[in-house]
Amino acid sequence: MLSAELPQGAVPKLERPGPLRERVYEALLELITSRTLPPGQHLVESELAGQLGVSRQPVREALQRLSNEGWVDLRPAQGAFVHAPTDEEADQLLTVRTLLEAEAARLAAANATSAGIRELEALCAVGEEAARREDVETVVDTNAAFHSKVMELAGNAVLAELAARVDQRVRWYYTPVARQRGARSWQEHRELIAAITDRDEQRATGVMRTHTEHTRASYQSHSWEEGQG
Amino acid sequence: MLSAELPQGAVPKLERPGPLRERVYEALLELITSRTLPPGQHLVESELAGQLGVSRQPVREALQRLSNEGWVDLRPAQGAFVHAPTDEEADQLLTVRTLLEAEAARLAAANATSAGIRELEALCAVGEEAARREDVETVVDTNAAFHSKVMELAGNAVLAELAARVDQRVRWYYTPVARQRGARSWQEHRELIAAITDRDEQRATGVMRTHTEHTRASYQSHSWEEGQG
DNA sequence: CGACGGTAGATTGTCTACAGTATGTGATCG
DNA sequence: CGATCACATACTGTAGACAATCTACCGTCG
Repeated sequence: MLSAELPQGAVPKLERPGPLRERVYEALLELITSRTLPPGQHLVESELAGQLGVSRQPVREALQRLSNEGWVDLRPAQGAFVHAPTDEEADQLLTVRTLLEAEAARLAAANATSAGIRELEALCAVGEEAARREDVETVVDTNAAFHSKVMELAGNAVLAELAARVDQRVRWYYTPVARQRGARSWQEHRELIAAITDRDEQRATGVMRTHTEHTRASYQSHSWEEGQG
Repeated sequence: MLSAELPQGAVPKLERPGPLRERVYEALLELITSRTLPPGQHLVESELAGQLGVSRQPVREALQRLSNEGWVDLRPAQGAFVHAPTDEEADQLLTVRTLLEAEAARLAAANATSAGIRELEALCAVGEEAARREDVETVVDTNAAFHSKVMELAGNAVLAELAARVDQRVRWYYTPVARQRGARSWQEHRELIAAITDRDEQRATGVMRTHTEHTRASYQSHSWEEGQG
């Protein structure tokens, strides 16, 4: 028992450096998602180690984690290569994403609290406002936050983790197409909130499915345009 | 170009030992799923290294992969502990499993070839026969093969990989309850085959959903009995 | 008698060194 | 001139060693 009850979050947690492999992992993931390291790039352990100022071991461990999560391919006795997704794989990822998001919407309809719904509405307002200002960065961030919130309201941590991984991969593959679906997307978000508020699992699933399929269509049409170059 | 066309599979692939971390990973996974290493067990790198006759490094790498896949918890500067799932987590895993299997059934209905359907029927026959003989091991293996085949026919590698991971975790958590749903389960498999043959995605989804939910109910009722001890 | 501080043991995190293997290049032979 | 073989190179795979950190126990003080 503590002698004094501390206010929640009062302790600054005093920034621990944390394991090196973690920081290396994050650094490499940033380099990959930002396309500084393009798909197919050969990643040499000693080079990365030198550039990051650490030994090879943390780099190895980070690379293996990246391999497990599908960011790099680890060919035996040859090294790590940034994964180059095929169109087929990208399509499969989108299918799975749709599936997971739709289920999250269903569970959110079943479990969401009214406080959670208010948070969704708040995010929606922010997103709509940013869309009006054509503030792309805020739109993208808020969109991610909205979907993340729906996932949180679903209350299924396993589902959330899978979805997070799949989402990040999808975003990576389609980042070259700087998509922007404007106001229509947020209108669909509003419909989703309505379905969740009504506790209508079927409708929530359907709305989310339609929504992510629209996003898919948007992605792929842009992808085709890019593909011509 | 090769001077002589070799018959497919004629080359024995001359058993490569493969990376040590891989073999260590498989060994540890076997020890965990077989409950030789019980949940909560503290895994000490140097001990495992000694017992397996290798250095600490391959053990470390295997442990980190196991951590990424949810088999062990890796507490910083303290070591690895076999993951101890909560009832809530197990339930969430079952939910996700149902979702993934149902989608696989839908895709299989959309994409299965008639050859694939015949393979499903063959597996079904084997399973039914084993069920009659009350050959539990064969029943379990064939059941896994059946679901794996459905997943293969779905033709979505991303989905298949996620499902494989989730399935293995589910089986691990519920292995203490040696379940056995007998003939009823195979009847449901037959219904699934019929739906796939008819290319009826809706029905295939529904049948698989019902099927896995039955399995869930079976699991949980046994789990409750166990829980009394 | 309870709480605090110090010390010892053990374990992880990281670095360096060595061995094994695949790749690319150049010389040699048909 | 083309193909093949041998060599050199570079990188990964593994092992061993050192430093940092956490846990547990014990003695001491209030």
